[in-house]
Amino acid sequence: MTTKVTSQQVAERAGVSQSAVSRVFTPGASASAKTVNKVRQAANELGYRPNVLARAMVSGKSRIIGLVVAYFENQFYPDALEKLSNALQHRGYHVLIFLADKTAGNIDAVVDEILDYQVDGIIAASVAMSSDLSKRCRAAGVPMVLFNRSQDGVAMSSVTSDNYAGGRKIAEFLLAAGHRKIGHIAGWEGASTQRDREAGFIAALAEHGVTLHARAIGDFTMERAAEGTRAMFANDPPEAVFVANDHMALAVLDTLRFELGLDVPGDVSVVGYDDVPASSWPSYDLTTVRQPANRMVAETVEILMDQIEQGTTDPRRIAIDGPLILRRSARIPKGWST
Amino acid sequence: MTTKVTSQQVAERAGVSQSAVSRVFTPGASASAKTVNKVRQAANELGYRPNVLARAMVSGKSRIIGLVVAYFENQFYPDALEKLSNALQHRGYHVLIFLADKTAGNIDAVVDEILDYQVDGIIAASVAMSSDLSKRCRAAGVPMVLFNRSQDGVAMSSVTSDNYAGGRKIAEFLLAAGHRKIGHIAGWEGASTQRDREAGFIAALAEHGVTLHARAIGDFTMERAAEGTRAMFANDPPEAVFVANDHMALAVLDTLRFELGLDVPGDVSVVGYDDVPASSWPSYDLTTVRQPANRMVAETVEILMDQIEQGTTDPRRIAIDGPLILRRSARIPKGWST
DNA sequence: CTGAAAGCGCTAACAG
DNA sequence: CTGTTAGCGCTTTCAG
Repeated sequence: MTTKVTSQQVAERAGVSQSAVSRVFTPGASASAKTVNKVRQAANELGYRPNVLARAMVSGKSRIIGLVVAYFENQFYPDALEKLSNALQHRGYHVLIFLADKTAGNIDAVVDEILDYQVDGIIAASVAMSSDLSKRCRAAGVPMVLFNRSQDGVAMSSVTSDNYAGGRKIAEFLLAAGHRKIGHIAGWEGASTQRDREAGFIAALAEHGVTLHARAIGDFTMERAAEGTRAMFANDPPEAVFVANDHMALAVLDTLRFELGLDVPGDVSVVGYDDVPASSWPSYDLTTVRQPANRMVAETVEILMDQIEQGTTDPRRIAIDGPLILRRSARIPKGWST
Repeated sequence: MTTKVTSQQVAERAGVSQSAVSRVFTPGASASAKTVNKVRQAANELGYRPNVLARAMVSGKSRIIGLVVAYFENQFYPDALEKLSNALQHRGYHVLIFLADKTAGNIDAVVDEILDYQVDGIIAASVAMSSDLSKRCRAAGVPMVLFNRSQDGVAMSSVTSDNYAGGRKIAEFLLAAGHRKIGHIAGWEGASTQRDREAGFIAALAEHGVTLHARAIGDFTMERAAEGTRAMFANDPPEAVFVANDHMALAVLDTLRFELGLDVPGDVSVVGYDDVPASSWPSYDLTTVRQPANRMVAETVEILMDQIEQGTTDPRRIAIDGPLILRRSARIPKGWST
């Protein structure tokens, strides 16, 4: 058992002071080439690596980012986590992960736990933030950015896709295809993504004098989305359905085809939102609005780094436009390029 | 900006010593009810919470578990991560996450970074461990357990499903259904799961005098699995295929149906391994061997906790039996219950 | 450039 | 039970 090697031990072996060792391992250091060599060699021989926790204590920077995430069954999130973690790792940060329930509730406790670890920043993905919480983080001096959620009336940075514009695109697409009896399967109504997508969708329909033919709530789960589909198609079914996200849309597609025996897009057009990997699988081939995860991640990380490293404090709200991806779950209007 | 509150500040407000405050917040403490009350109140008023990092420094216990995971596009892993994180959170530990490439390579660097955070333990999911690495962790006194991988010739704990037995089950099932021309689409051949599943599969076939009719390598990716499928069915196609995991099997199913125009299970039976959520979606309805994720997680956490808290040091290798889940992607032998 | 010294916030003996 | 005293391993003035 070699146990942990300290900078003191390296110092002794290299014949220098402990602070010399520290300098060699501190980025903005000043040490003569000779010292650097001696120290590096001794460190290698001993297998020394600086203790990040000790460094964090004195420097006040832990290089840990707390990530709160819920709704992991929706592939969009594992995907985002992977990208976020990579981007952060690339900048020398690491991710301490906290899984939360989709419904607020325990978020407060979770954020407290995160704060206990002296994280340098927090990314909250797919969870709602109370203004109280945002205040607490601000008080603790820990920047926080919301990923794929935004919050009205709270001075907090957020990065989302342009959900309102996305909703509009879908409405215009469905309208152009000639659909008039249009249904919507909503997600969890507490989510800003749900509200914005639906608002844009409804607004664009209204501009063409069309109102929603039917509506059901799927709460962002496959089960509830399937139930909603059954209810919606029990009588006077719509010719087209906008499902608030792909995860639910996959279940809607399956319910329509295998349970109700309908043809998609022959009998009904289905459009989702997110463009998760499964949406492009041949069995689904789902028309959807892509959330540009890479750019969302890049923006999120940049905002966070700005706040951590430059001390920027003004909240930024970014909404990135995402393209409509034309596939075969929805009738394609004449003249639209595939 | 209220900034961080220290135990010293709480002590002053409560009119006690700083160590009294520490005791109140330390589980195995000894403090009079009066002190506890005074301290708790002062702490609440100030919004004090112990600094986990400082505690870690002196106690030597960070209550952080490093989790290395690769291959996140396979739903089995996000799922496992969620369960692992919850189980650990439940025991007062938190997860620092590191994403790695499936192919070893950078694992070494990753483990070093993890060790820098003075983690109390490491869980390595779906990655191969060099014996050198295992040695390094042992030297650092950090227990490690392999999740869904095992490693020959290395004294390291591991938790997997019983992949050999699973492979056998699939062979017997296919044989009982009357198939004789049987193909296999392998995953990445460096993975123990691949080797064990295939070994069990081949062994059971052999007992019935059957040898593999065809074999392709899918490397655990959908793309390569699709390529392998095309090649395998180009001429003299098999009547049944065992795909080394569900993630690839989904792609195989899509390729068979939508590209090659074959009927499953009419023309060919397909069986996977894992039982990821998508396997039960009506579009796939994939027959597969379930990996009992909950039990695997429970065992993993228990082994780790034993090593951390009791100092247990002997490596344990657990292989948990998983059931064959009968669905409709494979012909069901007469007399088998659904 | 380099060593000595002073902590970061907290726990753990150690006397009372 | 409670306060005092040492540090955990490291970064950072501060004199040389």
